[in-house]
Amino acid sequence: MPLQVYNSYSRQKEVFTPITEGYVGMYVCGPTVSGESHLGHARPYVTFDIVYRYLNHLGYKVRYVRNITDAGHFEEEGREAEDKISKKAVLEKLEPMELVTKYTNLFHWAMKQFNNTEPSIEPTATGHIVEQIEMIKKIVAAGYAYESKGSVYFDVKKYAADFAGSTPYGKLSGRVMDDMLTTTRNLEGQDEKQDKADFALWKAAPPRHIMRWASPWGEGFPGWHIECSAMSSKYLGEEFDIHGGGMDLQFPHHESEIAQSSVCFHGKLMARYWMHNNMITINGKKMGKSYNNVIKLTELFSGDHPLLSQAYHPMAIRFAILQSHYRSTLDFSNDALLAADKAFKRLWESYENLQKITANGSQLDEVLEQRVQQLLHELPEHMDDDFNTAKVVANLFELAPIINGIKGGQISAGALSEETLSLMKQSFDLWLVDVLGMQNPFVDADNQALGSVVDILIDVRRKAKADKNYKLSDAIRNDLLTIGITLKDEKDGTVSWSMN
RNA sequence: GGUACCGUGGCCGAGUGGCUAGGCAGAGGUCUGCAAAACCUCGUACAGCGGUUCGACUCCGCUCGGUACCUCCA
Repeated sequence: MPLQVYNSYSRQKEVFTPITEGYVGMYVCGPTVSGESHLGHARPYVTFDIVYRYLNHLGYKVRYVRNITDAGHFEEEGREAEDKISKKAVLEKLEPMELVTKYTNLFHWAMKQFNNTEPSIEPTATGHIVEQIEMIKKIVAAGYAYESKGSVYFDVKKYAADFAGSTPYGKLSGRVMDDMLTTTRNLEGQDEKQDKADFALWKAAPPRHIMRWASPWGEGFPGWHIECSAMSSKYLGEEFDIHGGGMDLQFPHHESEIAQSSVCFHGKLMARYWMHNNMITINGKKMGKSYNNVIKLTELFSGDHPLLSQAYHPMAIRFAILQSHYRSTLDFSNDALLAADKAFKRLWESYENLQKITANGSQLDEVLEQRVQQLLHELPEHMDDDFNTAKVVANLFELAPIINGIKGGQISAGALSEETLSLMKQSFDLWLVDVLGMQNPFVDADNQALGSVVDILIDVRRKAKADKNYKLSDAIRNDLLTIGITLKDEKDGTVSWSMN
């Protein structure tokens, strides 16, 4: 079965066929670096990291472009027009670029924690002002934008009428033009626009605005949507394969991107497949500043938040994301996080156990053998079905008791053939590590001295146990546990340990 | 108000017209000096009411409830 992708544009699953055989161009809307990333940001970047990894696995040469929005956008139709980055820069007494750099670095750090692969290109909005101005000039020249008091607006009505046959306005987000005109809320500060559905391509900078660039229309800064159209076309071409982002960007952001690009590139639809990840909720509510339920990533990793009972490893969060399908909402709570943390550690331990066990097929259990083979062969099918990581994870979990059973002696080492065990090892490496991008959630005991000390303690405890001095042996075990080191008495009499 | 989507066992969460999702928690058991871990067994869930069907959690309609977008937002 070939890879099937749910395309928001057609509202159905479609077989994935790249424009150029063997190559894939993918653009994902990146973060606005005006503040710290939160749990909500984890979802799209993990989701599209999986897409990127899987496409690579399928043998495609993928160019993955993810932008950094550092130019600061207006609350376009907002009450008090204000630039998030400028305002914050004043508050924090930082240069805008200083602030943007700070949060960009923090974002990169968080992505690394999640083990997300770096994009092929990570263009910034401030680095592409020229491209954006050029694109706006093109749109103006084509007659689909007009200048008003130093700002430039996109003429949605005219576009909608002229491009209805190729890239109709509202198709992506399922909106009807007429409805929009009547249902859009009537907000202030729209007198510059000819129509309230119009959106800004370029905004004149008010006198005190810090970030500003010269343009044919005076000093100002780019509008909200133009950077993605400009940068995606620069690096991926007028038409590319996949455009990704959060569902909340579908309208108006992506709809506007389509309109801008379509005007510039003669009615071509900028991307073939539009993928949208669903939102993360906290106790049933979307995470957002207005809900006051934002959990920053630094707070998650440290556990320093009223909703959290402990620190969570980035892998626990990544795992929780992968246990659901990317197009479903994912409800987070401390309990859900706790469950994911525990579940993933168990799965990872069985992955480690898998490295240690052997099989020789001497007492072949045909049923078990076939069961394992089936579970392994289903893995690519699940991924081909619109990246169903939840099913991949479920299959891996079904293999865990088999692995642990062999290690623990409940299942004979001869029950599986060498070939099947070998395939299982390869599969875990491939799916769990390479495709799902999971990493060791335990603290690496790469400190030689620490390892030696624990070994000494284990030896002391072993002697105490031999003397039936359980008071001492239990004290060693319990005291180590309080500092995060867990001892495990293995079936074969050895003792293993792990550290949180 | 307009437009979508969703409502699955204590919690999270897949999915399908008839065949065990999975995880966490919980119960019992095996092992163990004890514990932990591991392994085995266990819940027969699919908002409500109608309809279609031999058969629906899965299709249709209605009702109730929830969420998202329409405004910066991952």
